[in-house]
Amino acid sequence: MSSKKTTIHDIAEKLGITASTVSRALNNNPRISEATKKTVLQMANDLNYQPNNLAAALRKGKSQLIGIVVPRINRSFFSAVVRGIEEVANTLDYRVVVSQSSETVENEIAAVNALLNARVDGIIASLVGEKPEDYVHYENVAKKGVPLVLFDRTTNEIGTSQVVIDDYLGAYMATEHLIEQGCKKIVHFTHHRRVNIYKERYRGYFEALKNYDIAFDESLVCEGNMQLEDGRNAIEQLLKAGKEFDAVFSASDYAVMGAMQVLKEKKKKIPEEVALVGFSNEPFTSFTDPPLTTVNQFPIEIGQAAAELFFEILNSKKEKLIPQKTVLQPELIVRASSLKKGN
Amino acid sequence: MSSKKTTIHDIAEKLGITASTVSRALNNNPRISEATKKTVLQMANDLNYQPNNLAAALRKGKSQLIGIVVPRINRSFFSAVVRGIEEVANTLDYRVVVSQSSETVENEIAAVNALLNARVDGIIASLVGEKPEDYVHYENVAKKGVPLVLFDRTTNEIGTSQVVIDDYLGAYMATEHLIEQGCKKIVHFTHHRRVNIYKERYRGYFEALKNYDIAFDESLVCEGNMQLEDGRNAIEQLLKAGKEFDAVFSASDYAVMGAMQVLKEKKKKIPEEVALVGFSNEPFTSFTDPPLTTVNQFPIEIGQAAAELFFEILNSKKEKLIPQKTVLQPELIVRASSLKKGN
DNA sequence: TTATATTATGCAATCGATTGCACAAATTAA
DNA sequence: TTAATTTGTGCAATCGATTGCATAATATAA
Repeated sequence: MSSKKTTIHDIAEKLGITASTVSRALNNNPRISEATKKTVLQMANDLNYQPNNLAAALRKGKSQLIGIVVPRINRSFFSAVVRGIEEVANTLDYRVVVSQSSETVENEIAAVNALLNARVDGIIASLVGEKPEDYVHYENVAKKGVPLVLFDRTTNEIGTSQVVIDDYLGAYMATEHLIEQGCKKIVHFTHHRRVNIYKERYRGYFEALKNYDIAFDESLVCEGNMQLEDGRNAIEQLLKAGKEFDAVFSASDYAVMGAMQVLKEKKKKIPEEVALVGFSNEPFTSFTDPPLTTVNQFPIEIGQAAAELFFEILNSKKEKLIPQKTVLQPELIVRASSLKKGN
Repeated sequence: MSSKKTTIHDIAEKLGITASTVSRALNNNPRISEATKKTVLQMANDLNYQPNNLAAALRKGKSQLIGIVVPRINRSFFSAVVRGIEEVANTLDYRVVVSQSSETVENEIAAVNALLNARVDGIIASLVGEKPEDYVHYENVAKKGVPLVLFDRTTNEIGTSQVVIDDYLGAYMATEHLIEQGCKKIVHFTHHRRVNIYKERYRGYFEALKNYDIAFDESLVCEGNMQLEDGRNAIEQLLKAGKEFDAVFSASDYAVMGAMQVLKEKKKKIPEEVALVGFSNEPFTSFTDPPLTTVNQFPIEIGQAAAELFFEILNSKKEKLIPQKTVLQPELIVRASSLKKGN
């Protein structure tokens, strides 16, 4: 059954030529005559030859593999980014090796190390850590000269290329939209940890209020872990405290879903009494009742952009390449949860 | 900056020993003295040694890579399966290389070929094709002695191990549940193509009706592509035709969402007038209004089971291993869309 | 016709780690 | 004290493809 795998040497022997010639013929080297190429190709086919990339990779020092590290692959945002990366990689004959950090720095370090052992030609990742000491392994990657591109959760501390969306703009558009709908007391859900992306969204919210001369009320800003339960708790507390508000702009779709649930339980009308806007365009947002206004982050495009930056680095001969930062424009998707009838 | 990468030869030279000894020391070979191991480990650390798996893989004929082929990675079911596989693979020091077939046989063939070139130690895949001629590339994989495990969309035509859920049982439970809620005229949404999984779900529906002595009405079976629009169309047509029905069991969560939308537009009460049950436990099903009763396929567990079967094949010395089939039990998740108040 | 350039192929080293076999040194048995 | 083991390392081939350099064969220029 499983006869020994055929190699270029087998092909060479059958044809009475050397492996070098076979190798060159298969790689379409111009120094090989068309006639030879043809016979080699034919014989390769006849012998059911399957190239061994490991050998080529070892010799060339290039594995044609891209390592990807994400917190978890089964989160819609990340899986979509991976899809984007894979699509681009594919067209350039690259494969992607996917690792999950599961939100712990420890796993992340192990994953990066394993990818380096596998001799990936570079890494595309979204950070889990927040503190500088959580970046050292990535700093080492960059220092070793291994191409590194960060996306979404990035940092400027490591001098490496990044792909992000303009979180500030997305938040600004969302808040502005609520204001245009006539909302004046807008609650904001943000993350209790001061991560870039949430800071930026908070800033967008803040600036929009300011530009429209709406008083900023700190008691309307709720910090939490951005999960459904956090949204529920936040709204329940606001209601219990008798706080008045006519809208919620949440930095997460999950948290705002919690708000929606509580508001519906309390028979508040959405959007008439409270308008809702989330962030991320999670797949479920179009299926809620009412459908949820949210901000599209274009995850597939993020992946594509990351891959493109990656190959730019890879193909640059220069030792020191100036790190690039691709900033994608988010899009406000307006749905019924925030669209007042009158408008 | 990027000094030449250190190899075991560098370590050997520094220590005045040979690379063989270093290799054995690093692999914790019992024939190497503890003292030597210690100094080697120390020196490896000092020189910032990073093992090169490519070289080891080439020599050993094992890459420590598993190839995965899925229609699209950014579909919740598939990304969860990948997560399950990755988790198990990780603990055994394996990495996963993910490829997408994007639902075309052509891409699938290219993906499989690329994975074989990359010398993955085996492949875990979900098929896109339905016709036997669409399997040939996988048959070749199996024939070459490369471990192959199929999941979800599988076939018995290739003598290879598989992981599936008991679709029949899932559908039976769903239908039975509706009957227990007092439903007598149950619509069924199924796929227009006669793929295994949909056939089985149809059968579960059919048998449940039969066992409860409920007349089977073929006009209540709607074929389509299982997307939201198909569900909308199906329900609209049934209503237009004046068909009576008190429940919908859909083989897809998306299609039943379409039904929910139309029913709500027509002011039908869910579940009082029409109870709804979907299939797959898509993440959005818990966020709909009312939340959707559905069948959990345990995708992460499918991935884990597939990985376990994979390693079983890999570690079996026997030339011919009898293909195994792991069948997971689905779970009916009852939510408000089908739960009548009275019960 | 001879010198030069061009074309097509071969030679042999190389990428980095692994491993069967050989062998010296240390230990134990006789 | 000598023979038989055991222990710890070294030697060198190997995995399969690539590639700089040489070289033979052919074509072109002088």
